Amino acid sequence: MTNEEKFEITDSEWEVMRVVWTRTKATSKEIINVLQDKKDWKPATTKTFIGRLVKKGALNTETVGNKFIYTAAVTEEESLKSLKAGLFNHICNTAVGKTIADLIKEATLSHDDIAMIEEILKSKKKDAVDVIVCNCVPGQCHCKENHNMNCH
Amino acid sequence: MTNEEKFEITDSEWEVMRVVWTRTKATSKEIINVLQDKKDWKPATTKTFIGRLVKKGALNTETVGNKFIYTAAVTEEESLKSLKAGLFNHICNTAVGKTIADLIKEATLSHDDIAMIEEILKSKKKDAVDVIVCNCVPGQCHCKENHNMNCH
DNA sequence: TTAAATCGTTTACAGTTGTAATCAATTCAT
DNA sequence: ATGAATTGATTACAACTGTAAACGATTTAA
Repeated sequence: MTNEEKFEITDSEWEVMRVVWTRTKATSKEIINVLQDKKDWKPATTKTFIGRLVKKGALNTETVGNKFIYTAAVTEEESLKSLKAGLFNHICNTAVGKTIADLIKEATLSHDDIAMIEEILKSKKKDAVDVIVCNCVPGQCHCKENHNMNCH
Repeated sequence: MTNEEKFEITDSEWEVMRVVWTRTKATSKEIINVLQDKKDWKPATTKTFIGRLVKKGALNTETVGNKFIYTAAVTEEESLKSLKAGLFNHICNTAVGKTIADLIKEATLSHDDIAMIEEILKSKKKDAVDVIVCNCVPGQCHCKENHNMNCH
């Protein structure tokens, strides 16, 4: 039924998911080993996060003997979407462009990256708008401040 | 001095900060009014967040009579930095370009936005690198998978 | 001047998150 | 076959978050 249960993945849980996404299939021992190195977590700590991810449906389990093989029930792309939303939920629609620009300014990019982004930008011109409509409530951004209906 | 006390601002606290950033100065009543509309918060709820922000040093207070006028002790730009980091902390360095591209794909942008981003991109070419070095631990991205030292 | 309203502070409380020890069942090694 | 190791499950617990009522001081209105 593909029921769209929405669950959030916490920062720590992301660490676990990244291991599973990378390997496609992983045992708890593999996950524990990676994160023992990276995060200095005791095995029990990693086990807790694995357990929580299984409970919330982010990881599937295949039983093999007495142990499990874990696979991801959500894709990385899908999960990234929430992360990205987290960023833009806090700013005015009209500030999205500038925020992306800032992101680029602060990023280390390869020539290929830049070429790719330029490509995307070019294709974006087709559906670009003239004025972006502010989505904020009055009092939380300057757009709705007084009689001036234009943003910034 | 200027001791760089680092504190995190939660989602709910952001709602309060946005009001203060917008008005520069705000009374609790103003903040409460805005958020009563937007978030359906009881005045007591907003008061809690104001109190926590003052305690953690994100808001300054000026006493005027028996009440306070609140001003921001951190800029929006500064706070945005944490938000942005939150996004990129979860992905491989080598995937930053693609993630920015995805952000652009999904965003609604104006012609001006696109022009601005193009400008930034152009200036980025100067310090663009040929290959981005992966910063992940082995097991959390494909870069470090086997003998192949190149990413993706 | 006294009752009502307002404002900041204190207290409350459940749910989430980070961190981990312990336990019970099973499997592996001797 | 029996002791050791491993694995998933249960329990623990403090800090952080979201949500809010209650309280005490003070100011304003009647």
